[in-house]
Amino acid sequence: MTDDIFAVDGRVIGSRALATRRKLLDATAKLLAEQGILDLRVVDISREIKTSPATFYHYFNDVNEAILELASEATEDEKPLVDHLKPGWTEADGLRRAGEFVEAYMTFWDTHHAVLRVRNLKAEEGDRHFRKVRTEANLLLMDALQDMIRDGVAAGRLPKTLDPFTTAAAVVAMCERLLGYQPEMAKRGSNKSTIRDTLATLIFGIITGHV
Amino acid sequence: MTDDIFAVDGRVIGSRALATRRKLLDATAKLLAEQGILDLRVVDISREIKTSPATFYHYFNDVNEAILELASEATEDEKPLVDHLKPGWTEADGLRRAGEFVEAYMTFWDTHHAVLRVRNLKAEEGDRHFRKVRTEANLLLMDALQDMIRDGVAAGRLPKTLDPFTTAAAVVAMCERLLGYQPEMAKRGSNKSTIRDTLATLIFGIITGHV
DNA sequence: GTTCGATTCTGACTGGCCGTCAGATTGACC
DNA sequence: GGTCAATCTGACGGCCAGTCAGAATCGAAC
Repeated sequence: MTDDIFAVDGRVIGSRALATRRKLLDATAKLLAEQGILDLRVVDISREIKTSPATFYHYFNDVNEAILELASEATEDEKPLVDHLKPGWTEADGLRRAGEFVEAYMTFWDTHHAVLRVRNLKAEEGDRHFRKVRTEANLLLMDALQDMIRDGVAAGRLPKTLDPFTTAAAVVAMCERLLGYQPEMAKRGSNKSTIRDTLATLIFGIITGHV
Repeated sequence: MTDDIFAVDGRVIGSRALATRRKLLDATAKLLAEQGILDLRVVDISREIKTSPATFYHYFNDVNEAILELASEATEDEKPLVDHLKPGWTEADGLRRAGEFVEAYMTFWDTHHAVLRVRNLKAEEGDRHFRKVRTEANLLLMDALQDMIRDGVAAGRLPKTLDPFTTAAAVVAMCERLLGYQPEMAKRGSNKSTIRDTLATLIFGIITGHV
């Protein structure tokens, strides 16, 4: 296995080029967050780091390729979240643990939401590469959640009609999408800590069957 | 209140123009579903109905405006869904009712998912108009859900730490996003009816507090 | 410190889409 | 079949995507 990074012509690149590539990725992330995917132009990304569009195309075939890379990086940041999802949540400590998970998830989301939005859009529009990245990221959490849910079903705390895999997906779905509503919910009195506590209560209930 | 429809120059349009506008909207929806927002070109929309781009710009200032209109139309189709969300779900019939709601929601989603995806993206990227349309659509369901949840909290079936508004939002979030995962979940054995049943069980539990 | 090959970067170009406008076409009504 | 308002479009300037040949830079070797 190699960690080498390649230019579009297939060559391994050196440290100067690596720095340029990194700056391009950072600029892409920055402009994506500021302007959104629909107004993201390669010219702007290049200008942002005072280079020419040709340089961008030296490292990426198109903007999607750069965003795909950013999405992979986001997946790395998502990995530590599974530490919060080990079986054994009890009625006594489960709610606190759920809260810790949600807190961590919210931080992750805040850091990467602009990229994750595009990842999800492209995945849902059928792009193979973005689907792969998203599925891999989601399975990280879903596998852990599934185990916990299976425990709950086996112990009779959860109804047998709950499919563990689908339920795990529903939990991830709820986290992802609810955070997307945040800005609008704020206008109606639902602040960050309300969202955190409610999400935690729901996840605790869904996973353990306790209320 | 007027239902008149205007061209971009502000004039009310007649029946011929109305038909052209309708064809443009339909072509926009079709291409959006086929190619996704990022590859959607006004030239293609015009070609689709064998007219020129100038005609498109006669009715819409840009593609967003057409999609915004499609999103409003989707909201109309969402209204009947609230009929499924009247308080009074019992332990005996609640699961069936939840299933009927989910079934109806899935049909709605199937019809409009391409437009809803873009609506959500633009809303999350901060576009004022798309936010408005999305908030209005979501509040339809959320107001109804909120009432049911409040009942559950008041009756002591649901924990007091559950904020009714946020919980309602979480339910909508779960529905929306989970359906977006459908194609990928299918590969892992979670078919449409599994998704429906699991979602119904979850919603029934969250709303009524019954298991 | 000079040379030279490899690496990295970019100016300049083609082609395509956006959005506009002046004017052509259409059709409803007389 | 003439008139006029409503509707449609050809053609254009401007901007961005993506390419390529070659310029600039680096660093290893002497």
